[in-house]
Amino acid sequence: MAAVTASLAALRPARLGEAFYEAPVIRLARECIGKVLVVASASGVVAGRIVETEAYRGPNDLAAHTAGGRRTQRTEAMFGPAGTIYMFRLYGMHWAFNIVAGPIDTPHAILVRALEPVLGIETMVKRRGGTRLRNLASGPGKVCAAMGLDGGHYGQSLLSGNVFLSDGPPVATARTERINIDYAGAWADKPWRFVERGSPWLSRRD
DNA sequence: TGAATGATTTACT
DNA sequence: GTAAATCATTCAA
Repeated sequence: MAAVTASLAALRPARLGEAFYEAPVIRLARECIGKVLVVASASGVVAGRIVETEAYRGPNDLAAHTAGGRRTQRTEAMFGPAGTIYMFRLYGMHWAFNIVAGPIDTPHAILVRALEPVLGIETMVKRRGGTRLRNLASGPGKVCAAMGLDGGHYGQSLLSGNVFLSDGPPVATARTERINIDYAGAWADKPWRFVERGSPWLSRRD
């Protein structure tokens, strides 16, 4: 762990604070594009620029796990304060990483769907079992596998601890409909997916 | 108590 | 392009 601390000191990352996460969820989803997600663990520090996000705005949004205000053991973290981490399992085999937005008891969250690798790329490749860089973190399940994020991070805060966002230069963004939420009917038409314009690191090409 | 189902990835044709 | 892997959560009964 001493090595991890040394790496973090060398990186000198500026952790984004409470104010950043207090923006409304749709705006926050856009502002997360270009920010750097940093994860420190016993196996080192890894970091990646966020290039793709989706906003989920329960309880009205039928695509959200908190649709209808559904509050269960699984969704509890989404009701926490802005900056809380919400992890959930996809298809019984992958993890997804989400940033909780909105005040306490407002179940909004942002799904991080793709990253541009920045730091600790060797570690990420090893965790992914080897793959082309383009496929390293180009999807929500791949992001978690590469960054070492799993259920152990559920409910943690980005305001303290080993997972946080760091600022980055502004980038040009674009917005599209969200992916794979056909079950949500009309809500699937909402343009609540944000990407860095022209990025080669997305889960889908433009 | 049981059946249906994903905010996906990968391999294969 | 299609299909399999794989399981906690959810809801109905």
